[in-house]
Amino acid sequence: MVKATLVRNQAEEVKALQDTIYVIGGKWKLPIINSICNGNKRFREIERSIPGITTRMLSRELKEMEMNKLIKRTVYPDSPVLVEYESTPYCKTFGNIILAMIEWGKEHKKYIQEEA
Amino acid sequence: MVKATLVRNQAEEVKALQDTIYVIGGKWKLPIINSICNGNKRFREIERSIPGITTRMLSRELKEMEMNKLIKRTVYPDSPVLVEYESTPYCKTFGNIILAMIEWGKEHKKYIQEEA
DNA sequence: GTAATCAGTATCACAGAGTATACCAACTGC
DNA sequence: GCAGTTGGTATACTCTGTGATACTGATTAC
Repeated sequence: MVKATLVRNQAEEVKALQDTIYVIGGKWKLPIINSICNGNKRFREIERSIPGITTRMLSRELKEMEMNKLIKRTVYPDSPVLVEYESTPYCKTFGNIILAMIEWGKEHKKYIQEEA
Repeated sequence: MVKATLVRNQAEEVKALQDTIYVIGGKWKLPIINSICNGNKRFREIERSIPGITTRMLSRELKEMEMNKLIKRTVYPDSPVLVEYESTPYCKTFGNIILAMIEWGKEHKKYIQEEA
């Protein structure tokens, strides 16, 4: 009975976890968030700030992240059409997890290297 | 100059992040951690507890996670050879991140559905 | 007129993640 | 003897993520 209360919603929690991993997973999402939070707003600007990324990947990831409301895309339809990307306040709710993951990643590297 | 101190180690932090994502990424690692933390120890036991996983995937992921020291594999070479998997204390250092990701995942689902 | 920049899209190709299915040797139970 | 379990491995396949390259139409710069 104790166990029953401890393991409640297990399946649901795994799903939530997989959702989260899905949203920020892949090779480029975090670098993109990072770039935008660093002040880059324009497509080519972001592209240049992330070594190795292709326009195709950047385009796809930006779309997905916009759908997930991690970033906002604004078009200024003046003479030369201008597009700006920015991180949403919602994106920042992920900030603590990102920091925790950074710390864990650093420790993990040490840990694996030491004990190897 | 202020900026210089704010954006220090950016590349390194992105790498640490990607390391972390790599370690727990993919479709099955979190469900496996979850299953083991829930008390499942034997291979077939874990397999049965995760709907949809194949023996091949479980085998592969367990090996990788053992290499990354997230789990420990113990063989008891008695008459019928017995193998037990358990989460390491190190695995538990990831616990808070997992909890945070679960919460974020749940909130994210709500958020996306509401505003859609 | 030519080159360059902007914000992308289109097409093709490839490796790796994941799936499906069958199989193995050792042992237990009946 | 035969079926079933255990802890996996082997083989073959699909399918998604990622990469490489080229291209577009509008604009500006020289």
